[in-house]
Amino acid sequence: MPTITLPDGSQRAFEHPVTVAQVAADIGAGLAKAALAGKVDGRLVDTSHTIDQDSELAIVTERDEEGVEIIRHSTAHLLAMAVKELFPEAQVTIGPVIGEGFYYDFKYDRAFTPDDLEKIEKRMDELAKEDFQIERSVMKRDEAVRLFDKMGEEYKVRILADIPADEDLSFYRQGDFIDLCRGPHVPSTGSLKAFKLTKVAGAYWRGDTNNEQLQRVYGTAWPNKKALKAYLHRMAEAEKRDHRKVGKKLGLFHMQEEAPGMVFWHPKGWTVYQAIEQYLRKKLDAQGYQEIRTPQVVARSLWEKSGHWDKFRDDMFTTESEKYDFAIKPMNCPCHVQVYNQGLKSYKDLPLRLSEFGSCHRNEASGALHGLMRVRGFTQDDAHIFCEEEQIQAEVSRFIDLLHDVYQDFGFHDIQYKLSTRPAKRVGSDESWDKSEAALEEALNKQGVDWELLPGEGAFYGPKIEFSLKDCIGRVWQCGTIQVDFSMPERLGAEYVPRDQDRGRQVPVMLHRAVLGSFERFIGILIEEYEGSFPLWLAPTQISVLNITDNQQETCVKVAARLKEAGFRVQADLRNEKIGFKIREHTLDKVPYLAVIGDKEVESGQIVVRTRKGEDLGSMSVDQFIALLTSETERKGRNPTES
RNA sequence: GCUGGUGUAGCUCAGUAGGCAGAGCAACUGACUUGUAAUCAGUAGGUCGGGGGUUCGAUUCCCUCCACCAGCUCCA
Repeated sequence: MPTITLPDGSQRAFEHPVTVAQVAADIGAGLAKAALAGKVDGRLVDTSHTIDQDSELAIVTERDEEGVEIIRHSTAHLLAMAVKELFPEAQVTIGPVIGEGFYYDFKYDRAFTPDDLEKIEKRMDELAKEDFQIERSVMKRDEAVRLFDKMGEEYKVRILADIPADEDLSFYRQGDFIDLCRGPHVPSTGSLKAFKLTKVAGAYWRGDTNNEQLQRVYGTAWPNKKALKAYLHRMAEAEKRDHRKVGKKLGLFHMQEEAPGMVFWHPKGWTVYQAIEQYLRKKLDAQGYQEIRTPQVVARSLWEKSGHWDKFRDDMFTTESEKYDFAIKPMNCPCHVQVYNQGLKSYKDLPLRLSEFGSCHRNEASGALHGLMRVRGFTQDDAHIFCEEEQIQAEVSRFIDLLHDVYQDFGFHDIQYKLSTRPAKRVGSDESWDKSEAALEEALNKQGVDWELLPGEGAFYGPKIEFSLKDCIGRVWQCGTIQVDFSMPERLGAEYVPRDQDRGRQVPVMLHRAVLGSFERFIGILIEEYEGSFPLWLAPTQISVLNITDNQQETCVKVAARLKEAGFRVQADLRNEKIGFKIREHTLDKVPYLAVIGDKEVESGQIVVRTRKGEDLGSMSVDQFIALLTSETERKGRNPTES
């Protein structure tokens, strides 16, 4: 005789066990129609689920995030059903929900074409309209293996083989299509009203390159057509922010065939780059880092000692001279240890923080390259902190503070934090891993941020924290990082004399850390974040001074010179063009401020200021303008209210 | 690296069922001296990504390589 407690605290008593759907109907006809699933004592279930004891129940509808996820999941099944009808030889594998959509992987002897996709989508539409009931059933594993084996679904059989034999498994049937699935699903395919297949791609079975490649079909699904349309519009808008497009339009940089994965920085892009580098140099100096510079081309012997030659030889650019092999450095750390090793260090020198804007080259797989985000030649804002084990946590905390400070100056707030812990193959004692994982975790917790744990994802030499940002279409890119390293200092012979001399020389712990990661990637993200409208402190050109006619040339040149003297990046546009034309050009060029000078301004000694957003700030003196520019520059990417 | 797609003027893109390669913007020249998002007219611009093949003839068809795009894998 279950009593059901609803989210608003109200209770309903039933004489007999009831299904979620029945409870929904008992509450109201509208809700009964809208019900996609139920949440019983926090567990998601189908609307057909029977409740036989006192429970808390929430009816899940398309208005819940969970409801939308269920729609996406059921749409993935609908996709598989359509594919099995149109291409009976195709085998189903897995079809999970991702981000704002879903995908389903199929084994098929050829790739699906864009035409196929259209056909599949059309069939999905028809199947949805037929409104098949989606029915859940339970089977023992061995029974399920027999069923799928008979159906010729090898991959499902393989998935089943990994599940303990005595476990009950749930299956969902809609029409003739049946799939192994945890569920829950919408009650019938009629609930799937707005979806679109977006792309096909190859994907490896179980994500392993040694396995066969499957056909992955991606799609997106929404509760209604309006939401779907809004999503597609949002994606189209987001693509306009693509740093490759914006970078070309604004003339920031280019890349070309002869140097794949390498950047040609143009004057304007390099101005942004330099503004960032100089800013960061000051920040690092204030934090007690000492900047160094190490060689780009280093003999094989050092990479053998560091272990990179063994592990990453194929990913390094190598060269040879007078019978010696060299590698163009893929990272800076071995060189930094060489600097550390010059002169005997004592515990009093620790923590020792060596930084370098280090130019690195990695021979990334051609398919991995992606604009500025994934390149072969890049510069890291790299530094290595040599310290004692007890100092790890303080250094990590200090680093995260610095990273937050910097990210705020750039206007980034949406940061993803990930902590990766010990992998199966690793160096260093368990005790050291215990301590340093705890230190990283503690540092994250102290910041009060949400972070994700990635067990086993750490490097072989130590655990790490990654700080990631999103690009315009939501792809996540790792930027900052801090990694503990128990291995390299020892391999490369770093040591120090501890306070207690009797212990003999000790090996310091090394922390690898980067705030931006690579300048290239960070600037790529920055371009997308601002759609090329850099905040004043970063804008390649900060002010354009525009004359109305030739009469004001001289004044314009003088005003531009004064602004330049005050430390701003100015250009005077004295071309014989209409003012509207010039304003359009400089606005499209995303110059933050336009100073216009006509006869009236020459006479009054003032300028008229307009922003790239089209705001008219009216006339003011050059001094007033400089004051305005100065305060905005100092604020950097922070809102006026942020400290 | 793998799967699929794409590559035409500086940029954005048309086009050729195999027969002299097109537009807009930009560039250049000239006129216009202009008050807040495009003044007008003219000129020039191409080995149709590279190489090979089929053909009387290839930008178009075939092969191959390269680069780029999406995803997968990888990311010290």
